[in-house]
Amino acid sequence: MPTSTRFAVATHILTALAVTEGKPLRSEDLATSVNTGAVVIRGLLSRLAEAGLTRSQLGSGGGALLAKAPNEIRLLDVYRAVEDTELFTVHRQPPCAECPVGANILAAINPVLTRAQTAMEAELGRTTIAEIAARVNAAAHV
Amino acid sequence: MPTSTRFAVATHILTALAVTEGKPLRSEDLATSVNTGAVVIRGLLSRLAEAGLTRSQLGSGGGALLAKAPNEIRLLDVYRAVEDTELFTVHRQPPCAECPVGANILAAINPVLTRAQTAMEAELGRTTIAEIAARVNAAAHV
DNA sequence: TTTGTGTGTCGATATCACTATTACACACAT
DNA sequence: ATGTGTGTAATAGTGATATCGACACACAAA
Repeated sequence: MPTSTRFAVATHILTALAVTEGKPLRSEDLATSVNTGAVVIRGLLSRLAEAGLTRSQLGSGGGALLAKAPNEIRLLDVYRAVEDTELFTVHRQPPCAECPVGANILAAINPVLTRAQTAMEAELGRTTIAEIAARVNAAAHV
Repeated sequence: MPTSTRFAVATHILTALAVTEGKPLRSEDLATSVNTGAVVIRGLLSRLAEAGLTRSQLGSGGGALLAKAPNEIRLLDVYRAVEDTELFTVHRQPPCAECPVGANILAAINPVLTRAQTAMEAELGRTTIAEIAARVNAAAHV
């Protein structure tokens, strides 16, 4: 049950904005760095802006900017901004309601799945874009 | 991204086998309870048998059986047996190797993703099929 | 005010993983 | 020997995602 590439790409975007410290980056520039189309970037920027993580400078010399300090953007915020499917998917078609197991299995496993997702999200909440940017800077500075 | 229902269905299968305590269940019976085709069940049973969680009784009156005690099967074992994609997918096409960010972003975020996945798996390791079966029994016993 | 630039969004196409279904050879129990 | 059930292959269908081209709108600069 994989996540989409949106989370990884969105983190890439925010990290790039953090590394270039306040200089607006065009969606086309970001697309080059990510190696994808500009439309993909714009779609993600739209979600990130809606979540209050980025803003856009229109007109010539414009581009995307961070709306918050890098150390105030947790990876969990990014995850929630761009990922919309549940981590665990259950039965596509509801199981047999007459069977003892089918009628109760979903209620029985849901608490466990919720706990597992919460544990994962808690871990994502411990890292910020600032830390990722620092790691990228250190690696690129060699 | 088409997320897989395999984990939920496999848990359903094992719970059903645990609830019926040693009586072989045919893949067709399990398919009815899950509300899917028998081939889907067989495919999952094949993976579960390979992981040492189930075994099959051939011939008339046969079917699937648990190969271990329900309290020795953790949900983590089920997850690993049937789910083969990574939890987090990164860039589909590798990012620009010339850009400072593109060249280092994957190495920078990988440790975080690994920690998040580990936290999720640790949570799945705390629950066994026996507990799920008990919860289903309690709900069905009303 | 005019011009240029970049965003934001729509629609169509391609791609991938997963599910569903049919079919059939093989193994075991009675 | 017969019937039953498993295991696997092949195929088709589905849903989410990614990719590409195009265009209206907003802002900045001259």
